[in-house]
Formats: sequence, structure tokens, C-alpha cells
Amino acid sequence: MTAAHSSTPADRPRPGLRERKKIKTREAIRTATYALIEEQGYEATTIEQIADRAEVSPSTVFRYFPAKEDIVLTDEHDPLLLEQLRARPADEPWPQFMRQIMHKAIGLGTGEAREVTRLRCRLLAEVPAVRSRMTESMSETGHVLAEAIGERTGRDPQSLEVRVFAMSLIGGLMEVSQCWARTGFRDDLADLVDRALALYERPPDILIP
Amino acid sequence: MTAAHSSTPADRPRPGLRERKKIKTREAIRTATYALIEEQGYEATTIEQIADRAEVSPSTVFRYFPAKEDIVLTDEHDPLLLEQLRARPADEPWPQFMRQIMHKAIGLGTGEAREVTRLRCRLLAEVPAVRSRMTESMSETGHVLAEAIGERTGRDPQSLEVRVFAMSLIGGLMEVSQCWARTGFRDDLADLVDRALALYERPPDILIP
Amino acid sequence: MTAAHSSTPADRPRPGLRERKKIKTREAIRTATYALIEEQGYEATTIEQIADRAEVSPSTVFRYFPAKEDIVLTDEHDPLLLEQLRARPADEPWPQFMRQIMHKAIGLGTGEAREVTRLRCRLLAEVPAVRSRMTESMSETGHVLAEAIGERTGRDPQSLEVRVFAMSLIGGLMEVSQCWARTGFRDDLADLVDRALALYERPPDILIP
Amino acid sequence: MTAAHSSTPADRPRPGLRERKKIKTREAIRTATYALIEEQGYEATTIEQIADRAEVSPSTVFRYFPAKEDIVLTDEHDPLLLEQLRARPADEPWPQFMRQIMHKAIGLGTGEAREVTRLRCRLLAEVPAVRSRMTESMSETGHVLAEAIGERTGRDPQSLEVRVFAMSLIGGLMEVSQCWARTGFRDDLADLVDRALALYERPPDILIP
DNA sequence: ACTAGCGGGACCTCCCGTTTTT
DNA sequence: AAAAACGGGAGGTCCCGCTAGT
Repeated sequence: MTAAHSSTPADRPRPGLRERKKIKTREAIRTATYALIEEQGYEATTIEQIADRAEVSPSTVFRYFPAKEDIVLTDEHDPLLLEQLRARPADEPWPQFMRQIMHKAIGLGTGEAREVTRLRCRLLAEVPAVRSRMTESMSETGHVLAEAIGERTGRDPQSLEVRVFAMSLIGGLMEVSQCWARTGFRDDLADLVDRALALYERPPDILIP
Repeated sequence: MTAAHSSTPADRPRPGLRERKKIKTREAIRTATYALIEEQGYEATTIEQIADRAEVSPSTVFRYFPAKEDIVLTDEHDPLLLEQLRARPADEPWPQFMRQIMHKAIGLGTGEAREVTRLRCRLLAEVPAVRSRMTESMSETGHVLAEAIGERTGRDPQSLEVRVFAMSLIGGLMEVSQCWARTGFRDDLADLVDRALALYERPPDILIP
Repeated sequence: MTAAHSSTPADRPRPGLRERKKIKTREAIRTATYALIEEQGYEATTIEQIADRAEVSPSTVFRYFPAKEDIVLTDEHDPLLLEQLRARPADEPWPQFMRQIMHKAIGLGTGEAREVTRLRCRLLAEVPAVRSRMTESMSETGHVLAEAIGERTGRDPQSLEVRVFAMSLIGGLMEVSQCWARTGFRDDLADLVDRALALYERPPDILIP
Repeated sequence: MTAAHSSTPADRPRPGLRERKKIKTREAIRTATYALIEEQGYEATTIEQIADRAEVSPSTVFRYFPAKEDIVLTDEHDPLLLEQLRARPADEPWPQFMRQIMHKAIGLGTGEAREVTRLRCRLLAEVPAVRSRMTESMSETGHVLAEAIGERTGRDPQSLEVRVFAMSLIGGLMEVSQCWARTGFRDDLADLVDRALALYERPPDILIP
């Protein structure tokens, strides 16, 4: 992640100031877009808001991305999750690894305040619009999980099996958060996750031979 | 089929002219929409065109569907799905039952034209707005599945385990449709579903004692 | 229809069942409209909502009132205020009477829970839409005050002087509530009203000869 | 303070072509609107007609004014009002000063065509949407008056007394315009204002010691 | 007779291509 | 070359007159 802009020391013919500025602008637009979508959802986010936050003009946004939807393509928020999962010891038994996946994916142990997690779950449960908009990021997170699972199991992360398994985890986690909200957040979220975990724990032979 | 969702088929031999007309209009709008999207794509298809072809006014289109995306997405088959699953023989082995769930939930074998399923999956993959709106209905379908699974396994459909399992199926199915779209719909959807099925096939003891 | 069992005194030309029903419907529509406007504001309130709450069809609403704005014309909420002010002893000194006007108009001593008054003031201060919508009812209340003041001072309530004086009170009271909100509702509202009162207390000769 | 963006004629000898064009467009839209409303009434005047006459596109109209009502209502003269009041000689007797406040606040003597003032008052009386939206600007004008009065009386413009007094003037003025409309604009507005003035003329000791 | 439903049109927001200014 | 402004057009909500079923 940090490597992204710290490499390219001298072996490449210098991107040039203009080039670098362009990349920065592009990044600023994308970052602004992601933040706004996170806050308000895709449709509610206007080009003008994006331009404002990225401190460029609306025209410039269109110069860099032909259409609004093209801005939304990669996720910079999930890489951390991927890194954390990659950092697990290679010989960690599968159940433990699964536990990591689940806990981290739902936001436990990411250093995020518990309050934030709770707020997110509450919104997810109560506001249809929020739930609706969450899909985009969920789908992204699903791909990240697929990546991690693929690497660990030695399977192609793009394969149907890995992808489907990862998204099934995402689906389950979303429901966990719904259930948590239904109990008025009185239960311990970690416990609920662990109960859900039992449903996935013995992965089919197809994934782990 | 029309009587299916209003549980009193006997005492209403006459749905009433009004009612029948409404259903026809709804269908006309949807049909027109599907056709136009096939011809021109989603974005290029305007409400006005849809209204023209369905021979209603644009206002009427919005009376029947709150937004353009909902014309493609709205599902009346959730109750039908529940009924179909309930109708399975009580002694059907679990794997077969699961297969039914998966196939029916993704729209196979609901008598729906294959084309429609494909179109829906394509839009789901390509149009962010559609994907966004899909979540709602997915979540509801998840509850329907939970109901069916709960009844069959003798567990509380509201319980965390059943709910999470059901939603994990939904998550997986969404990814299946994405994968199908990625292959350009060349693979056979039923095959993909069956491959995904293997991931869930040996259900944890927690669900089936 | 011979009214065999309706022992209504025959000395009145009998409004007729139909007539009474019409009045009831009219009243229901108006009541529903007021309630909804109170909750959501004028523009946000749709004919359909009104019809729903009044338990009639939208068409019926238009049968009774030619246009939406015509529903909002009289106030049934203020008459109580008028009654209370009329009930003051005729020889009550002017300052006391003014004090009654101010306190009752702002909602103190109407038996309304303090919380409700505070909520109203808070919304008034914070939500532009609410503030905006409040005008209608403020103007109505102004007319009620004019009525009461006119009666007490023996002047025409329609006269410019009385009307303007009454509305100046309303304007002042709105600002009092704003000021109260600015203090975080820590000050005592009654005290603020009394301070404001001092500004009006010595009414010009034009009103009280 | 307010002078920053309105005056400072010295440091901005060039408003810039862009800026001047914008002002012209804004004025064109407003002029067209006033004319059309005079001809056809408020509701019958559509944005498209306004755009046509102003020779811009409908989009542009909305770029300049967020809603139709705002074309009639938006006031740029609040800062001007403050300036004018500040410019009064410091030793002007209170009654004269009050007269200035009232006349200028209602739009007399701001150089604005009498017709415009009349039209504004008529809309205010007749169109609920306009009246509704008016509150906002009234409230702001109230603050401007409070500023002016505070400065002149040596009191804190934020104080409850000054604020309430200012808003009581606003309330009274609104009623004056209503009364004027009720007479079919036959009376002389200046006279009505002067009659209203009498109600405030002997200010309570609390304001002027 | 009552009402559900449709049609048309206005309002208003947003996207995004084009033109003009700086 | 960047920014600002404009134009055109689609989506979507609402009002209210009119038509046709129950």
C-alpha cells in the first residue's frame, strides 16, 4: 500500500510534475467520491459535491472520469483488511483464520470504536436507504475476502467457488448485524459472530482439501 | 398463479375488472421495459419510451413502479417461492431440498423466461443503481428462505443461525449471478448454481442435528 | 326516512343525514390536513396523505375543496386561545391582560407539557422548513389575538391598528422562542416572555385611550 | 463586515465580464417573472415561459433561483438596508429614525418601483407558498433591523430586547402589507405604514433610556 | 353516486456535453 | 488549459381534471 507511491525511484523516466498532479487529482476525486457515497449513498451523491470535496470544478471531474459510475471502481478502504488477513501466520489453522475473517470484516478489532460499529449496524438495520447503499461496499469487501481466502487455500480468488464462499460470508455477516440490532445491541456482537461462525466452520472439501 | 398470492382463491372467482386491468398494465409496462432494454440498453431506455410502448402515460408508469430500477427488480415471486418450498415432500433429503432452494431463489424454474433471468443478472452486474436497489429485495428473499428452512429443520426461523444461513445463501447466489455475467452468460446458470451448492451442501450440525 | 326512531326535535329543519355526513367529511379532511401540516409542513403534505388519514379518496378531497390551499383557511386550534382570553375578567388591568396574551400565545399555561413547547421551539429554531411552515399558523393566531384585543379595547379587530399590534406581538414572540433556543433552553421561558412584555407594556394612546 | 462583498468599490474596479453577465441574467429572469406574473398571475406563469422571455434555458433559471417562489422573494437589499440606516445622522430623533426603518424595510424608498412592491405584497397575501417562504427572509431582515437599532441605541443587537423589538416591527410590517392587499392597494402604503408607526412610536424605556 | 385510476403538465434535480471566459 | 456557465434532457413527485368501473 505504501509501496504504491514510494517506489519508482529512478529507474523510470520521472513521471513529471504534471503527471503526478494528474494522479493526485484523480485520487482526490475518487477519495471524495467514496467518502460521500459512504455517507449518503450513490444516488444521493452529486458530481457537484464530489467536485467540492475534491476541490476541483465539476468539469474537471468529467475530464478525469467519463461518467459518474466510472469513479466507483476500486476500493481503497478494504486493502487494510486484506493486509491484516495476509499478515496472519501461514500455519494458522483454518478455524482461527475464519474467525479472523469474520471479526475483522464486521469491524471488530479494526481499532474502530465500538460505538462506530454499533452506529453502523443500527443504520443498517433501520434505514433502508443505508442498507441499500451498503451493497456496493459489501460487494467490494467480498472480493477482498475472496482474495484472502484464495491465497490461503491456494485457489484462484476469481473462481466461482472462492467468490461464492466469500460472498456467503458477507451475506451472513450482514444478517448477524441485523440480528444484533434486533436484540437492541444487548448481546455481545463477538458472541453472535462466533455463533454464526459455526455455520461455516467445516468448510466443504471443495475449498479445503 | 395469480390467485396464488391472495390466499382465498375460492371466494373470489372474480378478481374484478379493475384488478385484472391493473395486473395487465403492470405486465405491459414490464414487458415493454424488458424489450426496450434488450434493444437499446438500460440507460438509453427512457420512461417515456416505456410508457409509449406500454400504451400508458408516463405518470402511470410511476404509479406502478416508484423508480425506473424497480420495473426490472420488483419481485412478486417471494410468496410463490415460499409456497413452492413448503410444497416439497417432507422426507425429501436435505441436499435435494437445498438444490430446490438455490435454483428457485435465483429464478430458475419459476416458469420465468430464461431471457428475463439473464437480463436481470446482466443489469445487476452492470448498472450500479439496479444493484443498489436489489439489496432490499434480497433481504426479503432471505427472510423467506429463513422461513422455509426454519420450518423444514424444526428451528425458529427468527433464530440467528437460520437467518444467517439463509442470508449466506442469498449472498452466494448474488455472487453466482455476478460470475455468470462475467462469463458473458455462456456457462449454464444451473451448472454454476450446482457448483455453488457444493459449498453449502454439508450443513453444520448446528442446523441439522 | 320518516324518522320513526330518530327522536330529533322536529322544530328544526333537520340538517339531514346526508348533510351531516358531508360536514363530518369536510371536518375530517381539514383535521387531517392540519395534523399533517403540523407534522411535515405544507408542501410535504400530499393530497393522498390527507385522503388516507381522513379515510376518503383523493377525488373526494377535491370534491370538497377546489384546491389544496383551500383546505387551509380556518383554524380550529386557536379558538381555545380566543376563549381563554375572552374569559378574562373585563376589568383586568391592561398589563395583566397583555401578560395573559403573551404567555398563552407562546404555549405556556395551555396545559401543554413543557416538553412540547420546548420541542416546538427547538424545531422552530433549527429546521428552516418548520420555521417556514409556521408562518401560516402564526398569521392565524395573529388574527385571533386581534380579535381578543379588539374586543377588549372596543376597537375593530379588523382595523389596521389592532391587526398590526397583534402581529407585532406574534413577531416578538417568535423571536423570544428563538432567543430561548439560543440559550439552550436554560433560561426560564416565562422570564423571557416577561422581559419581552416590557417592550409592549405601555401601549400607545392609539390603542388604549 | 457585510461591506466586504457588496461595496468596496475601490479595490475592485473590474467586476469581471462574467460577474456582470451573471447579474444581468439574474435581473433578466426577475424582470421577466414580474412581467409575466402581472400578465397572468403567479401560478399560471411557468418556468418555461420565464426562461423563454429571459432568453435563457429553464435549467439556468434554477441555477439562479432554487425555486420559483425565490425569484419573487430573494432579497439582495438587506445589506443595503443596513447601510442606509447606518447612514442616518446620529442625532436624528428617534421618531424619524423609526419612520426610516419602517418605510425602508417595507420597500418604500429603496428606489424600487412601486409596482414591484405592490406585486410582492399581493403575492404575499394570495399565494401560500410565497408567504411561507417569506418567513426566512423576514427573519433575516429582522436581524438586520436589530443590528441597526442596537447600534443606534447603544445596546447589544443580540440582546433579547433589541431582537424582540426588531421582530415585532417585522411582524407589524407584514400585517401592514396584508392590510394593504385587503384594501385592494387603494390606500397609500406610506400612510398605512405611518399609522402602524404610531403603535411603536413611544418606545419603552427599556430600549431608549 | 362514489371512487379508483389515468393523463397531462408543472416543478425541480441531476447528469453531462458544449461554449465562453479567464 | 482550467474553470465557469449554459443547454438539453431524463428522472421523479405532485396536483388536479376527467373517465369509467362498482
